[in-house]
Amino acid sequence: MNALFKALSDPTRRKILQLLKAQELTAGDIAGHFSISKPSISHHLDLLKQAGLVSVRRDGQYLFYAINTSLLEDLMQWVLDLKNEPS
Amino acid sequence: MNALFKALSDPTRRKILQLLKAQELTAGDIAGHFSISKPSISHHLDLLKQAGLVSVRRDGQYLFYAINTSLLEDLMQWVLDLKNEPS
DNA sequence: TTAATATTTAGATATTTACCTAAATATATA
DNA sequence: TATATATTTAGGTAAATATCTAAATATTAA
Repeated sequence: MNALFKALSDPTRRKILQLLKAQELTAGDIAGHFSISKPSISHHLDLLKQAGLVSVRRDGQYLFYAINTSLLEDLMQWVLDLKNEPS
Repeated sequence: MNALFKALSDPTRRKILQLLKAQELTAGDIAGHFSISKPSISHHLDLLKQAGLVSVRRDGQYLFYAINTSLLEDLMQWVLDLKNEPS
């Protein structure tokens, strides 16, 4: 749970997730949406991956990143519990 | 939204919110649940307050902290939106 | 009004985080 | 195989964060 919250605590990483909401993207595509270096984006992607929020698959030279929403269920549950509304 | 995620990114602050879920507590009561100094807890409480996640009221020498769950609605909405399930 | 209690603010330090450039790795193509 | 493209890894720096102790503030009670 800590890795999840840490991953979501950075605005760049949250924006990456928003981008991946629509479709999977290559690391380069993702980097193209930001004004920071590719290695920095790569680092953010790694943190998202470690947190379980994204998955990766290689297709040739490209690495495609996709959002993994299953952990968001846990987050929803955490929030509901805090609101004293366990589902 | 950033202050909210930043506030939730620390395990101590998340635990404070869990404590406040049941009832409001004084700063000292809260500090009693942790092995870190009172000034550190005070700092965490300040961040939670700035994020809008807790409110404070003074009663004599005591400062009572209470959870404010209204922002958790925004968080829920953010998660639902990321899951492509806008309510 | 002096002393005690509750808590925060200030200032310093150690750790973590975000970022950069340069180098390395993996794959594709000429 | 040699070169180009896509991406990560490594190494370093600057800024942000978490923590501490000491001092300040607010309130209560003797």
